[in-house]
Amino acid sequence: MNDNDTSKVTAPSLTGRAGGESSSSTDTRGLSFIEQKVVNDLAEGKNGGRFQTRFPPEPNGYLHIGHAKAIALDFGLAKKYGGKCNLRFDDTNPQKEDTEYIDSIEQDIRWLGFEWANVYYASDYFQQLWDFAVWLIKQGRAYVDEQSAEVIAQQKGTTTSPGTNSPFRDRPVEENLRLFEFMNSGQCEPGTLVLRAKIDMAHPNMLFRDPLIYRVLNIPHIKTGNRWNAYPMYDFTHGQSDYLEGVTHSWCTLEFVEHRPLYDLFVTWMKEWFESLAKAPQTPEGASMVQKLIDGGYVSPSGDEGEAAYQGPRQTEFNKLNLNYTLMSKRNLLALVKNGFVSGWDDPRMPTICAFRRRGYSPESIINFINKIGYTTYDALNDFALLESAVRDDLNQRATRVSAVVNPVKLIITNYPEGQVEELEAINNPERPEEGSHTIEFSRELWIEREDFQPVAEKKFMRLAPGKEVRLKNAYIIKCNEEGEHPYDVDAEGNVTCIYATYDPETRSGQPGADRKIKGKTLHWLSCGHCLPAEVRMYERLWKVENPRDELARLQGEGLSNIEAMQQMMNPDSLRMLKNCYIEKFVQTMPALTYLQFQRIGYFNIDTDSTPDHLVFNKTVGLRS
RNA sequence: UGGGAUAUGGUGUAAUGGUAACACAACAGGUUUUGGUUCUGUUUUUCCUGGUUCGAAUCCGGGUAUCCCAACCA
Repeated sequence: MNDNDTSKVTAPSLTGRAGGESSSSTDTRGLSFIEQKVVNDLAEGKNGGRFQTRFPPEPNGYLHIGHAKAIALDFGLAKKYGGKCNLRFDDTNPQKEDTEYIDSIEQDIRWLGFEWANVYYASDYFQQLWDFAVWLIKQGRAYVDEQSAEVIAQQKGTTTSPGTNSPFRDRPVEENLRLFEFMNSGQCEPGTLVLRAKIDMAHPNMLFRDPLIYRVLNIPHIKTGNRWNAYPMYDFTHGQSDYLEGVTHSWCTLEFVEHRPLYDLFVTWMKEWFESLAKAPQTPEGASMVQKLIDGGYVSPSGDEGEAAYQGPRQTEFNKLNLNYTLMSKRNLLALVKNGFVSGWDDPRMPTICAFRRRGYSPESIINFINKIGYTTYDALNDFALLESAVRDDLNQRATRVSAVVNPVKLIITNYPEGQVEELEAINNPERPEEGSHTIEFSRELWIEREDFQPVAEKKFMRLAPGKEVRLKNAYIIKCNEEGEHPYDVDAEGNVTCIYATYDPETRSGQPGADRKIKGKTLHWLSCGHCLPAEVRMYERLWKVENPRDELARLQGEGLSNIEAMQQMMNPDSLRMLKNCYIEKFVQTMPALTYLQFQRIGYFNIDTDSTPDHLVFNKTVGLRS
C-alpha cells in the first residue's frame, strides 16, 4: 500500500495540448488495443494520472516464452508510459510452490531487460484477506461448507443445468465464524471444510455458483511458514491484491475473461468493507490500514468513493502465446523434466526463458519477436519461423564469425610445403567492421565439411569435386585433382577419407589480383594442426506435430497416458551430439553464452558446461538457406 | 442443450464507416570471399448470408466454425 505518489504521470506525447478535449483526437492507430486503452486512460487523467501494473507469476515453475509476452506488456508499457510495474508472486497454493522458482523468475525477468519497482507476495495480504473473509461471514455473504469435494462438485450443476444450494448455506453467522477459525487451527482435516461465497447456484457463469474462497491445506508456506493452515483461493486473492497495491491496469490471458465479473465483485465488496472500516475502525490494525488507504487516495476520508482518485484495478485480457511445434503449459514442461525426456528446465529444447538463454537466443530477439506478434483477443497459433527470424536478425548484428567444421574430412594441399604455416586475417563481423579481425593459420593439411565434397558432382553442386575450383575463405583458391590424378581416398565401405587438391599461390585473400572469379563457392576450413576438438549439440524441434497441445489432448482422448502420448509426439532427432568437431583456437577462452556464428552453418552459443579443455557449443538456429 | 470470447493472404498483425496494408513464410532475380547479409520483384487476403449506407473488414440481423467455463490449481 505504499505505491502511491511516485508514479503519477501523464503520457509523454499527450501533454501540452491546448484545450481539454484531447482524448478524441489522440491518435492510437497501430497500437494494440491494450496500449490504446493506456494512452486513452492517461489522456483522460484516470486514477489521478497514476498508471500501475503488476506481473503476477506463481512460483511453481520456470518462466517460459509465454510469460515473456506478459512481461513485455506489464513491464514494457509501464516503462514506456512512465508508470510502475511490481513483481508479485502469486503464492496462494503452498502445495506447488518453491523458493527455487522465485530466484529463477527474478533472474529471468532481469535477463529480459526489466526491473520491478517492488517485489510483493500475495501472502503479504493473507491477514487482510482473512479479516475481509470474516467480515463477509458477518455480512451473511460467506459460509462454511462441510460437504465433500465430490458432493460440492455435483451440486454445482453443469454448464447447461443450474446447481443446487448446499444444506449448509444458511448456517448461523456465529457457527460460520467458529468453523472458519477451526479451518485455520491446524486441527481441521484438509478437505472437510471450505469457505464459500454466497452468490447464486443457478448463475450461468459457473464461477458464481458459490465459489470456494478458502480451503484447508495444513502445509507450511514458503513465506508464512506455519502461520496459516487455511489459504485463500486465486479468485479471492488476485483482485484484492491488485486493489491493495493500487494497480490500475491488471492484464492477464484470455482464459480469465469469465473471472472478470468475480474479480470486480470481490473488489467491490472489499471497497465496501474499507468504507465500513473507515466509518468505524474497530481495531488499531484496521485503523492503520484504513489510514494507509486514505493516504494512498484509494478511499476518501469520508468514505465517499466518488472523491477517491483511485478507481480500482481494471482487468483486461489478451491472447496468450501459442507457438507451433511447442508445448507451453508448465504442467507438461514439468512432466518433461521429471521423466527425464529433457536434461532439465534449461535444456535448450525447452521453451523456458532459461533454455532460450542457454540455446543462444538474445533477450532482444525474444522481445522483438513478442512485439511483432502483438496482443489481441484471437486465439492464435504463431509460427516458430517468426521467432527464428527475430533471432537471426539480432544475431546477424551481434555474433562473432568463426570457422568450425562439424563433420570433418581431411583435405591435403599437395603443392603446399610440408611444415609451412601462414597467418591469415579473418573478419570478426562483416556487419560491424569496427570489431576488427583475428588471426587464423593455414597449412598443408586441413579439415573441411564432408558435405562440401562430392566424388561425382550433382548438377547444382557448386562446391568441391574432382577437377573443380573453390575458394577457401580468407585463404586461397584451390583445385581438386582431376579424375585420374588421384583426387581422393576411400575406405573399405567407400567413404571418402581424404581429398587431394592444389592451391593457386597468386590468390591469397587480400593480395592484388587475388580476386579472380571462379564458379565454385567459398568454403570454410580449419588447419588440422591449429584447431581444437569440440562437441557441438545440434537441435531440432522437440515435437513432431505442429500443435502439440491439441495432439496431446487427442491422444489422451484415445486412452493414452500423458507419458505415452508425449513419447509418441516427440521428435527422435531433436538432439544430435556431434563429438568429433573442430573449431578455431580463437574461441577457446571466450565465456559461456558468447554469441557466435559458425560461418556457413548457423548461429551457435558456448554452452554453460563448456570449458577450455572440453569445448561445448549449442546450435541456436541455422542460417537461412 | 447454458454462458462467455473470437473470425482479415500459408502464419500473425494493421486499417477505429472512405484506395485492404505490414512482417514472417514461399517463389524469381541483382550484389556478395558465408547457398548468410543486403537490394529488387512476384504470388496469395476481409468465414457465409441478408440488411443499413453514396460508401462496410468495420455497424445491424441470421447462420457457420473455433476457443474458454462444471480444480479444495493459478
